[in-house]
Amino acid sequence: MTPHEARAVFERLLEQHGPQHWWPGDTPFEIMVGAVLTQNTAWRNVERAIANLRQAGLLDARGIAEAEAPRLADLLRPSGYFNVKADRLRHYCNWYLGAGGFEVLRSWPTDKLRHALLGVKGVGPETADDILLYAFQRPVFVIDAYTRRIFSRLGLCSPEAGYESLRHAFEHALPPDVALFNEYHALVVAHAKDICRPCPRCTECSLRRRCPAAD
DNA sequence: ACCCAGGGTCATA
DNA sequence: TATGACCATGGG
Repeated sequence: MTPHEARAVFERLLEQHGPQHWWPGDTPFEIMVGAVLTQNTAWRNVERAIANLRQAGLLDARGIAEAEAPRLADLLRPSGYFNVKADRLRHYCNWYLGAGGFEVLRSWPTDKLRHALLGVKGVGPETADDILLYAFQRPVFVIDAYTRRIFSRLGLCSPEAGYESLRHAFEHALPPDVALFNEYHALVVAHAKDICRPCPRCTECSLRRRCPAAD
């Protein structure tokens, strides 16, 4: 992917969808919670779970870390995978508090912070990069299934491209600009939801993607 | 009834 | 390293 291609797609997306004003969330901590809860989940349902946490007075690291597991899971119910996510949020908050909270973590270099985030159970590459970009304001380009879908259909990457290789492709093609990376990922999501829909499942071969014979 | 949604972990080969 | 099973609610 050339710098020109990366920039041209961004301009097209911005023109088509307009600024997205991400991340939806009031504080860095709320953004982190949202990043975990939105794993494989519609944002609408995440909002309900966050509203539950707020109403229960548990929208802070100590509250979540100290909450009883069944109670926390029940508050998270609308976001799906509620037992798993209760566990993940608790792990995350224990790490967050143990590290010294936002004021301490904010001073860490990006590499160290990313490595530490990936060490938290339940935080994979995309969640870590959401947190780095949107909560810590680091110039890390977030990749997701939508990025791969859109850019492979444009012929700008392989449909099988791995997370890190795609991330590096964008980070080498674009300047390390937090505002740019913020808007870019948000526009990718907007475009995927609106226009770039998933391939229908092939009824002949039952692949979860368009099979080669379909084209 | 089915697929999809702003993924990640774990067991298995 | 690379698949597959699993997690689970809500909307189209």
